Amino acid sequence: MKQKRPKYMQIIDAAVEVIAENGYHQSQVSKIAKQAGVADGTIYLYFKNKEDILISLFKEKMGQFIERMEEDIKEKATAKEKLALVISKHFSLLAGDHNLAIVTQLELRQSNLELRQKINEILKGYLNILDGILTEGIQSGEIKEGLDVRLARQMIFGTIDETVTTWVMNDQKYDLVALSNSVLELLVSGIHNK
Amino acid sequence: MKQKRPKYMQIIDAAVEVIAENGYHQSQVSKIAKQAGVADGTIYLYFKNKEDILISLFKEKMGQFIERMEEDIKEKATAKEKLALVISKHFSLLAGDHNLAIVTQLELRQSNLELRQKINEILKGYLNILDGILTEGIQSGEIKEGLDVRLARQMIFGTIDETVTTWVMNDQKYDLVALSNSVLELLVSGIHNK
Amino acid sequence: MKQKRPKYMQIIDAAVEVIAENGYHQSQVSKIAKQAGVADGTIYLYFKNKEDILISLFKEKMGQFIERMEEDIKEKATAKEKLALVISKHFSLLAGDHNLAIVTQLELRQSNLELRQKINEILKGYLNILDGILTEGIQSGEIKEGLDVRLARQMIFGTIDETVTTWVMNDQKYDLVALSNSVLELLVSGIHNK
Amino acid sequence: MKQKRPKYMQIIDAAVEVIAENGYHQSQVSKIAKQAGVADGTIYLYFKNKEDILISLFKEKMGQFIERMEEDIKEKATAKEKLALVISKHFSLLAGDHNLAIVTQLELRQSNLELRQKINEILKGYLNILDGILTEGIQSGEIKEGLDVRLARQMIFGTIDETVTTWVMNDQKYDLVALSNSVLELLVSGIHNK
DNA sequence: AATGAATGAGGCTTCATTCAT
DNA sequence: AATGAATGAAGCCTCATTCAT
Repeated sequence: MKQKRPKYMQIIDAAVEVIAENGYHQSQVSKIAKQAGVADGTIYLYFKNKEDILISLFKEKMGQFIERMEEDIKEKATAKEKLALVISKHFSLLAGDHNLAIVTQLELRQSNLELRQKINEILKGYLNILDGILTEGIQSGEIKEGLDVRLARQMIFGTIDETVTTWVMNDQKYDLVALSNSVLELLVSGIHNK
Repeated sequence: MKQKRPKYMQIIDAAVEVIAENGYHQSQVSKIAKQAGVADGTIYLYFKNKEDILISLFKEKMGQFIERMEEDIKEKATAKEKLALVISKHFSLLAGDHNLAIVTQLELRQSNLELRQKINEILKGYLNILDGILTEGIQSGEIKEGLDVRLARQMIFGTIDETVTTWVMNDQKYDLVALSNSVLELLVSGIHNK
Repeated sequence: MKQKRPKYMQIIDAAVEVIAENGYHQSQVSKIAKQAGVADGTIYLYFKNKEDILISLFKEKMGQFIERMEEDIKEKATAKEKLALVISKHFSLLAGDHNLAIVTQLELRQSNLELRQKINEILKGYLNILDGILTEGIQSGEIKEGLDVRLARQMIFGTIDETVTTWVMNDQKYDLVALSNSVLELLVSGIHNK
Repeated sequence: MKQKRPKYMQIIDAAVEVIAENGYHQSQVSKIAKQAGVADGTIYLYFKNKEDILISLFKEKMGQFIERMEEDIKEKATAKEKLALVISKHFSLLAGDHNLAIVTQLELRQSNLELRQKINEILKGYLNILDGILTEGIQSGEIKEGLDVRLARQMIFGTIDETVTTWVMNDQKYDLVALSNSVLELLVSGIHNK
């Protein structure tokens, strides 16, 4: 189906490029259309409105990532291994696509609340994965029993997200993926000695 | 001095209220002026432009909070106690002012990059406090020696921020301050058993 | 080409009419758009901004006039005949379009310096024509040898311009074209007896 | 009376300076007040409104000039001598006060029609002087009998004005007063040879 | 006479979306 | 399916003037 509608991805890719280059508020539909090599009106044959481009962008890029993640972690045995995979995959995805990193960490956050809630909806899959890892870990005794899963999930996601955002704001000038293990250890063992 | 410029705080307070109620993009200067009980033009006797209202808002509300925090943690002995204070103060501040919580966690993030960078500048004071706590803790042996301070700071801030944001997005319907200890324990000891 | 962009001239003609009727400072873009029968935004498909309408207006109306003048005077033999043509054509143009006369003599002069300098740029073609007539006239012996061409050009232009402005300010109630010969004689022979 | 109201001239002089330096549209009342060393409100104790400052400015600076001119030309015998005096005095006035030259030739013309008509009212004294010179000259036989006095006056004034304006627009970089004689000869004898 | 804080009306321009071709 | 010309709503900011002190 996507092969039959090549312009769909063409427009999404154009949007990523245009937004990364010009910023959220300077990324008019006409600019995206031009970058995609189609007429302004053509956009509306593939997307309901401008917001729909942005949601679809996030769904295509992150949604697929999350789906694959669900599969990949099944192959890991312990919660720590699974968490390690999540972190390194997350970092790798964004370190491998600088434009996407700028768009997801900086630009898309300038959108209105409504759009951000739809983005959160997509992210729920990610958060569910984290919840699953934590719940399983508790059952297996690998993770503290009394742990507030929601809170722990917020710590994990908040830490990953903040780490990536700081990296993007520092112009991505250090190796993000190389931080995976340190982040993992922090989340697993905390900052305390012993 | 602020007593001699009552309109300054009057306008800032009006801005918090209007933005919390109407959302960032629906908070026109005229609406803020009306809420503050002044003429539109009066706004510009106290602020350079609309953006300046927002920066000043953040500076007044968070800047003062950060300054006071710097004093308060001096009275605490261990890194853990200091961190406990930061977390509970942070949660208390926003739990105590629902409108301010909405504005800082949701609405102000829709601003453009330029404004957000200025906000980050103000937040630097906060991050420096965290860095100070961590560095001292390492020296005293309370915190792991090899710890990447920047990464740990990102974990702490990211966790706190994500916790508050989730709370706001859930309509602040549970007790945020009550979570302080759990969050502290997570950060200090991580999620692992033992 | 102009037939394929009918709205361009449509908007310029509307601008002349609106400015003549309402005055420079009361000629909002929305008023011009309404008069032209287009939407406000359509203006900006054809003009960079409001100032661009005014410059284009002058360029279209006077620029074409100047170009045609360059051709027309070639057919005249003497400097006096050429000057006669310039004066009568100039008077005829403005006497034939009362609105244009108001706009060029009164309203457009209220514009800022920047715009007026751009208008002067267009007028340079006119001044060059006058310089050419004078220089040729000197070479042929028809005009005084020691003449300061720049000064003479300023006299000619200043006289024509002042004559038209006075006529417009007097509500165009006498026959401007009929004055052509008198003006010519004044410029050619001065006010002195013999 | 003016000695008893020193602030009146103080404000007018401030206006000339501010307008010459900042341009007509950037010369706010508050800027003029600041330059004059008075409060904004004080302006309105001496002038009805902003327009009144500008008219008074012109009246004080040019009005006095015209009155003195009326006296001075009485001492000259011929029309040509009188005209010579008018030209050289006019040029001298503006060459001697660069700021005033900028204000009268460039900036004040950006004002609205209403103000410009009031300025013209003041200039009527000037034009009457020219008319008087011409009429007397005709009676004495010095000037052509059939001359259209109004037209001749427009030529004289238009030429003088255009000469000064061009000089100001060229940054006053040549000697304006030195042109007096050439301008006089042009007006008296025209451009024709013999 | 002097101050200066406060007022509030007013307009250019952008850009997501439509629809006739 | 594709085009792109046309639409029109919406808001920040300036600055001449006032008036309580």
